[in-house]
Amino acid sequence: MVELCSEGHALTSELAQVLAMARELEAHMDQDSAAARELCRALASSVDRSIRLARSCFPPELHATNPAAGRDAGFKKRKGMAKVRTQVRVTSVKGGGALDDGLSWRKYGQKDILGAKYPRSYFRCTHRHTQSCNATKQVQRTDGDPLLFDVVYLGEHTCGQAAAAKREPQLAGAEPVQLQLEHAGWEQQSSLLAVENEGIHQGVEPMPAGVDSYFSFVSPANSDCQFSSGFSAGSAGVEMYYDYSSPLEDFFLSTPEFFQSEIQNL
DNA sequence: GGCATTTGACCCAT
DNA sequence: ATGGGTCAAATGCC
Repeated sequence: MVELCSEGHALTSELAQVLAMARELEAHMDQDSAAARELCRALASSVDRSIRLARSCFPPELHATNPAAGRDAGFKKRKGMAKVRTQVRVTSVKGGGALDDGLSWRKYGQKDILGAKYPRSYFRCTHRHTQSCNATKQVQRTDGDPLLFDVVYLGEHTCGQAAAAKREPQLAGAEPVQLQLEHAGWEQQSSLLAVENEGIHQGVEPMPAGVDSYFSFVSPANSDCQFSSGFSAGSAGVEMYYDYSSPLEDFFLSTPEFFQSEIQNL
């Protein structure tokens, strides 16, 4: 019997869901095109999650058949490269302005990315030199929706503003005014994305019907927590993926009963 | 003048 | 050789 990591359970669930939706889609063929379209969308979303889960389940070396996989997963090693990588997908409800996450960043580069419609911008902490803060972030518009941004935080804030940001009820990268969770009529300001003063805050809440039934959590970008998983609020909205090196056990064990059964049933 | 942004060049991993 | 990440000079803004 092969032991699956929790992402493995989620992955098998995703694939089972894909199968179920495919069968349902087949049944809808030539009957209800609107329902079929909706199922196609759900299928695409589920496949996308499955791919991400598969990547998080297997160590980078197992991706060797795909040279790009290591880079995609943020494991590309470079001299001085930060270890902690946090990816956040955010919606700019202000319509494309610079994403303000409460921390001060200085842009140091912009690059056209192969196959991407929009260039990627590179930011580093303003206090890089004065306080030796090595935190960086990369911001890129998603191809599909110009109001959606993929933000990748690399490294930890060691400057003074990190502590200040920690005291604020917001996640680095998820400034409440500008960010919004949105999915099928469910809109919620990102109060869900709260960070407690100390340690990890797990934003584990049941989601409304129709929203992906994953657990959600938030971790401060500069915390020492080490786990790996993700949460998705649909194809639009906020997705967060944390790539860390240690097991999920602590997180899983402290997950409320509702979600434990939910996850185990996956 | 000081600081931030832009952008071409360079470095490094693959 | 190529693509992605960073550097640093030039430029702009306050």
